[in-house]
Amino acid sequence: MGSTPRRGDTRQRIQDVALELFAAQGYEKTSLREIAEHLEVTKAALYYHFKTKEDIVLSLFQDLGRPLDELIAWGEEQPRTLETKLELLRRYSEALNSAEPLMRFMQENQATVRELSIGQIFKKRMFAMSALILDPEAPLLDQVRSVTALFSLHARMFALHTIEGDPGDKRDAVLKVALDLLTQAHASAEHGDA
Amino acid sequence: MGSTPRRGDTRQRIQDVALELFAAQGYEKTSLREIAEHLEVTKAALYYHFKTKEDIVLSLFQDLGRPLDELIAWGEEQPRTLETKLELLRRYSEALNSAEPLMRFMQENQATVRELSIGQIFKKRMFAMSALILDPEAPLLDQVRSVTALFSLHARMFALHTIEGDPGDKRDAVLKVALDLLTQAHASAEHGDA
Amino acid sequence: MGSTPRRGDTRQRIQDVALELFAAQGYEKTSLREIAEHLEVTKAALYYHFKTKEDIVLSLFQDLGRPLDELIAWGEEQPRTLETKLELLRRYSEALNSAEPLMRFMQENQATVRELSIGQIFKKRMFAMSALILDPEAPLLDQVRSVTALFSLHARMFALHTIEGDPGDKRDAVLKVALDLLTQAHASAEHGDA
Amino acid sequence: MGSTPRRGDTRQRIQDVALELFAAQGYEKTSLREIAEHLEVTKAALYYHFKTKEDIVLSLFQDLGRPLDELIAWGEEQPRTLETKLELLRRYSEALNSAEPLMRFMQENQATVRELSIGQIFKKRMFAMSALILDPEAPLLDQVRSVTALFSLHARMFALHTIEGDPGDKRDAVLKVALDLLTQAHASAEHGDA
DNA sequence: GATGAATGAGGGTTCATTCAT
DNA sequence: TATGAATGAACCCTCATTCAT
Repeated sequence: MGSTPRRGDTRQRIQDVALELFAAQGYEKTSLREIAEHLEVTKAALYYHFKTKEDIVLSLFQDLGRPLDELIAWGEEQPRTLETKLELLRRYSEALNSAEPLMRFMQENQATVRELSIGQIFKKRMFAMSALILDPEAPLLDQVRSVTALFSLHARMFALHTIEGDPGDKRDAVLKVALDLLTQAHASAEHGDA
Repeated sequence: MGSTPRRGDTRQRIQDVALELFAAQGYEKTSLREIAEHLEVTKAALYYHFKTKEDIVLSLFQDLGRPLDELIAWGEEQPRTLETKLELLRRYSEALNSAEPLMRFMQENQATVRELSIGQIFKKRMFAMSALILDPEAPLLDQVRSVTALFSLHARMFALHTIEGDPGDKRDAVLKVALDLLTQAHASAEHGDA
Repeated sequence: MGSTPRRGDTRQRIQDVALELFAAQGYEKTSLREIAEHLEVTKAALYYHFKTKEDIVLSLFQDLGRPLDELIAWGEEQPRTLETKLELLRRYSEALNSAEPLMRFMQENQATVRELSIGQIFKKRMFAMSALILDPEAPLLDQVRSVTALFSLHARMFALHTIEGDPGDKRDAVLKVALDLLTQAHASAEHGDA
Repeated sequence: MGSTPRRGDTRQRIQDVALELFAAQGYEKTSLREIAEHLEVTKAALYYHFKTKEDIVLSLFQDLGRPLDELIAWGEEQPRTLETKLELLRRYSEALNSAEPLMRFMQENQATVRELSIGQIFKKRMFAMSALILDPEAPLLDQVRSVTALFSLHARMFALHTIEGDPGDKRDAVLKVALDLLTQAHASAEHGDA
């Protein structure tokens, strides 16, 4: 107990350290050697738990990204009303809380991730999310508003250091801005004014 | 002419190919060998023109990023009015047109770039831009609106594939959304309603 | 057995080959590729056993130089009499026998070694040896005699090819010359004649 | 004049800088780029004056080593008396004064120099010097004394930092030790005592 | 469940050298 | 007298991966 070697949880520990390092230094810059050293294990040990380096990322994505998948699944069963969309944003913001390190990693390593197998999966997920928010019939401006609403939620991960304030408050503010944007998109669409 | 060896423009050609490949595959995944092969020169030739791989990125940043620096310089001499800020957004959107490949590269390789010498420079630039748009006295919500306005302009580089439509139109729409956000930020601040 | 892959002794074998090549061709001229080829392993294998090229030298120095360190340690515990000093020379000469390839390497690559981390260590060791032999209060001439005594032992590695004769005999002769020098240094110092 | 580009003496300046750097860092560690930069010329300029890097060393050796060659030539015409040999040592010590940087370079880069074309030349010169000092018929011990006398003069370049004192005084002391050694070698030889 | 030892491929970088101008 | 531009070879080193134990 304490700092003695835990057994059985090595896989989990690898994921933790890997995500931490991937997020901090990037995927390419983080070598398996480094991960192994942080864990005080051998590189070869990693290969007992994961087939490849890419496999680690994949596992992270599957484990930590589940909430988002569930959110999408939920969204697809709801009626396409404004209220649903607003709720989607609320839940998305919520989901980002726990998935933030993963999402930050995906954001900051887009170029790399794109070449990995998860690249496609991630892209599909984002398309699915967009599709739930978006009305392809709506005026372009409103579509842009919707997409902006969605992605402004991501902004909190890299663009909000500029502003002082309690992180929780900032999160709430970002969400409010996003909700407003979406509401605007809907309102103007309904009244037909571009 | 044509594919015969041009003289004198090698440095430029290196920059072009490098940016293209960096943007397409990421910085780490792009080897100097690859760049050299695209140019039909030796790796060593690259080193005649640039001290290191990182130096290539730096040069790109300095050469292609100048319009943004000039914009910031301009902004710092203007009065801090709403109109100035709106004009900043307009010009920023304009500047992004030519700097887009570079900016896309910076966005998609954040984790890598952060470790490079330009990391700091880029960060400073973004802070400077933010500072021009932001009123640190304003309510949090309005500050968030302002930052979102700024960064939503970036969104066009990665988040707008979801939407169909003419790229020029989309750009205009994004700009309009950004201008609206900034105007809202200002309006509510003035009337004191958070 | 024979030329079949031995296991467990690779580290040792690397050291052997490395010292051999370093001594024969110099440190800089000896590439890791060359060492690896002599051992019929990959360059990368070397890096499993040693962190850097420099590290190989360091290990050689630590492993093979130990007798000299022990000699110094011994010397530092003895009374500073002439007899101690003479015994030091005798033991030093003895120690040089096994450490000769290493010492030759150090001698012949001084310029290089000086830039390496062992440079300092080596220098310190030589200073320590000198300090044991030397009496800083003695007349300059006697100090020079003492230092010459010490370093003349080294001369056998590079200056004695000129003379014909059995290596063992030459070694003994060199030692006798050194002992004489030191005795002179002491004698004249005691009688006060410079 | 002053620090403006001198013309005509570039060859000389290359030699100066090269020797300085070779002596300070070693032959292999000193690149032509570095030499060129110190001179504020291009690498290619060096090739106008010298055919290869090795050629620079060769020229240094020929230009700065002449006094030693002349000394040997002088020695070969003298009778093989003790007095001649003592005078040889005196003149050798003198000659070392101006040739010291070169000699230090040769000493500290033996491993490298041995592979260069001057390696042979240098070796021959040392053999020639030895031959003038040595009596191959003498007892081994006396031969060793003679060689030690000669090489102890070199010791001042690397082994005398240990001792405090005015460099000139140390030089004189070293010479005296060498002369003593040679005289001893002769005396004992004459009296037949080994 | 993990290690020790090794590999093959490739990385960025530096070097001495060349040659047209 | 020199330079600008380039080359080919080699360098040290790191990586993800494998496999027998």
